Amino acid sequence: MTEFTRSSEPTRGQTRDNLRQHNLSTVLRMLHQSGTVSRSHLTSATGLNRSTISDLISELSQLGLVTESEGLMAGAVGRPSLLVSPSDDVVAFAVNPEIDATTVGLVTLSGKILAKVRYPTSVQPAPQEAAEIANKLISKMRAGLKPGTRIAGVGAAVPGQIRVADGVVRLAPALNWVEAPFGPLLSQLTGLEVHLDNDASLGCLAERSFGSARGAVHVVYLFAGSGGIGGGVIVDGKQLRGAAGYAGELGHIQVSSSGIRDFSGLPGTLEALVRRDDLLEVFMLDSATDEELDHDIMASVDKKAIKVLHRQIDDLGRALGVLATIFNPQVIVLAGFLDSLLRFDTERLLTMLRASSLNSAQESVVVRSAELGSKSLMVGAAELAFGKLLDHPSSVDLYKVPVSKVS
Amino acid sequence: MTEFTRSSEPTRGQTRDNLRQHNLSTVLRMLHQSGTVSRSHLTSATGLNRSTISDLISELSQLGLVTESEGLMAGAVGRPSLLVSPSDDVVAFAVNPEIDATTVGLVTLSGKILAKVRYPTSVQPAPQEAAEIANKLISKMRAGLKPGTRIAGVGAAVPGQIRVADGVVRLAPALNWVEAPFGPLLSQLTGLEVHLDNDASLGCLAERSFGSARGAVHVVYLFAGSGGIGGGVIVDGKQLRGAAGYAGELGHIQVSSSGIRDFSGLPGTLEALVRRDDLLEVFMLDSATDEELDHDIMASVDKKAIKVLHRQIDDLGRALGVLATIFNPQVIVLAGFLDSLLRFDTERLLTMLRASSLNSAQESVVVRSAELGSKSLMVGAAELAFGKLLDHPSSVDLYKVPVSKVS
DNA sequence: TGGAGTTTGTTGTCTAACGCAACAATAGCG
DNA sequence: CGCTATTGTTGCGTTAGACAACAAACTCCA
Repeated sequence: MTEFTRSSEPTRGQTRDNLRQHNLSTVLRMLHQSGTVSRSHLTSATGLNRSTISDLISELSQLGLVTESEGLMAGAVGRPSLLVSPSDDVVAFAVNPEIDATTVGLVTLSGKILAKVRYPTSVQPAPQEAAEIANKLISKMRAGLKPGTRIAGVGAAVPGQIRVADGVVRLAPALNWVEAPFGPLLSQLTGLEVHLDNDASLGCLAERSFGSARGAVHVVYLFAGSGGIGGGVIVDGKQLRGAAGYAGELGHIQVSSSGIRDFSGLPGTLEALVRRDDLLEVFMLDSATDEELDHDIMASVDKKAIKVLHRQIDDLGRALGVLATIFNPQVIVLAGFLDSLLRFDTERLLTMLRASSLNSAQESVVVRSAELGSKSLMVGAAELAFGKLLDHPSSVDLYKVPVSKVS
Repeated sequence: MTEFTRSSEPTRGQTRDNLRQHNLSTVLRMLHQSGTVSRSHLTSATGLNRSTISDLISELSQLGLVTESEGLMAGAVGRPSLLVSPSDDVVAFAVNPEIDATTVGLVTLSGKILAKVRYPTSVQPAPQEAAEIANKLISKMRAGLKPGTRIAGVGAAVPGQIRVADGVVRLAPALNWVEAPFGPLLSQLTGLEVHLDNDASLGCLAERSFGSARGAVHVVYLFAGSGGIGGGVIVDGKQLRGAAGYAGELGHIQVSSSGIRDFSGLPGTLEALVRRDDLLEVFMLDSATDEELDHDIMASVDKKAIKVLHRQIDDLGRALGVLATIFNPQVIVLAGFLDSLLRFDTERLLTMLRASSLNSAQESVVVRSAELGSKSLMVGAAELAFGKLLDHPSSVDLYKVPVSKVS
């Protein structure tokens, strides 16, 4: 009988170092997600002693990850608590190769997007090209960073199936990439650590940390764009990744016996039935931005259009029902034009959801629009890059921008 | 905007007490799952220091949870390592109310089933009746326990949707229970702590700990009996529970546009399409044990029977494809007559699975028969009862069987 | 405006828990 | 029987979090 290899560190014992790392990580994560927080709030939220929090923060401060300020809190009784903020001098790069452009962003530890550049390409870029474009954009941004700024790494959101362990893109139909070692390529060019993940998974992460699923620990996320439908799931606060990191491909679940195939060749899947192209066709558009399409959907009066919309809403509702039954999430977040479908006829979608899921699983679930929009991928990818730092604040060496030689 | 309540303890800081508990728990879990293990193996598996392991074991030993023996290890060089075993004097009761009987088992911390009694009922028992039957059986077994034996509690495997938090059975179609507080009822009668969960979830837990998915951290489990199809999922080594504990109802996922409804009224679901009754009908059986049905399936030659089998295998394969895509598990375990379907035509099932899932998600997955059979529910329910003890070995007070007054 | 009450930051001390190193115990091997 | 290898034991050192006492800084109220 095969022995199963256990992912990551399974049932290891914990040492005191781990304890310290865990607490540093907990504090840093809170700051990362909430922005500025008072020390007293940290003590009550973590359950740790005041003096311990003090110690942890002074260590994080020495590491240059947080800064303290004597903030002006509202008039509460007692000595005012010091405010702690994540440092703005710690940044990560976010990369998003797409069918018609490659985008690079610069994001701070506090979640601010300092810069975002979109580099259009006439055709789908090959992996090597995309890496070179990304590196060029990153280099430019690096040149503009002030000395002393530290770089946590690069996170890339790729529309396809990613082997997370080594950053290989197994299959990205929209980009026409197969077995492309995009992570290693980009890492070699930039000299930075590069992490890859599926774009929708990262969108999910972003919505959980900073968007409409903020603070939730059981999240199902669906994103639809021109490249099909992607998904992300948060279980117990952590990303669902599965054995090799391919889990959460929610666009490819079969919801019908229909023979229509999706971009990956599977029949009757959500992605095969709820297609952006069908909507474009019915609105007689050649191409459209998400905003334009959303406008047309919300303004639909044409019977034919409404029929298509209703069919898509029904199929989407069935899929949501399945997902609600499987995951029993607190919130389902819809992004891309799926959000337009939700807002076009919320009642219809919810009715369908209720009809295709168990009563108990559906009673607590909330269906919501994504909040972050186009920021989502940048934030999510940066989240990926920050991951290691957030997990092990004191044992990560960040690249530090040197003082420039020419002044 | 609603704030989401975070399940259990979310991002709390860890104290030294937690550290100790974690390490005690890690060691005890290893012993619980592997039976007898040498001390040297524990040190290498946990990564902790020899002296620390020594300390941990002496504490567990003082708590009466483990025993040490100078075992006879094979002729290895060096001083032979002491063997550590989970105590046989720590037990839990397992309860399983079913449509035609209520079963109670007595299980040791080491996973041995000391006793198992099935109490048949002519009709579906009401919650109160079932609790009384279970209590009666438990009382008898308690009377036979030798003084000093400690009881971790009661775990119950119920075929339905359970609100884990308070032990209420929300809906159990097979038993015709609705909103039945079975947990509290049984707890009051026995005076012991009672934990409830869905039967299939517990079967999954059992297979992971002691069966064909032993050691795996990403598991999908499907169980089919006369009451329909249930499922369980292990994600990252932990049970998938979702926001309220209803997650993992894999029998109720829609895989077809068919209008046939399942026991919960949902159309086109796995449970609606892969029905035990259809098989009984085709084999012209009124009722049958799993073994009899299995025998008939494996010996099928009748064209009509084979057609039904093929259809069911195809539907099952499609569902497995969806689940493989969603969870990217290491192993899928099939129990009940689903296992018969697997063995009847493995190739057909795997072909269907491959056709309905993404390449990358399917490449590492293994489909296996369940190993534990009828033991599975007893072991799984006991696992549930032991959970608290395994998580916090030193801070759980067990009920201790007193010295009997009459000798 | 100043004292009471309240909350928070700081500091020194205590303690629990793990690592380490030295030594003893026990096996195989020649 | 001595050599080597591995393991259990023991005492000591270190570290990180808890605790308590005190100082600091604010609100509130007279």
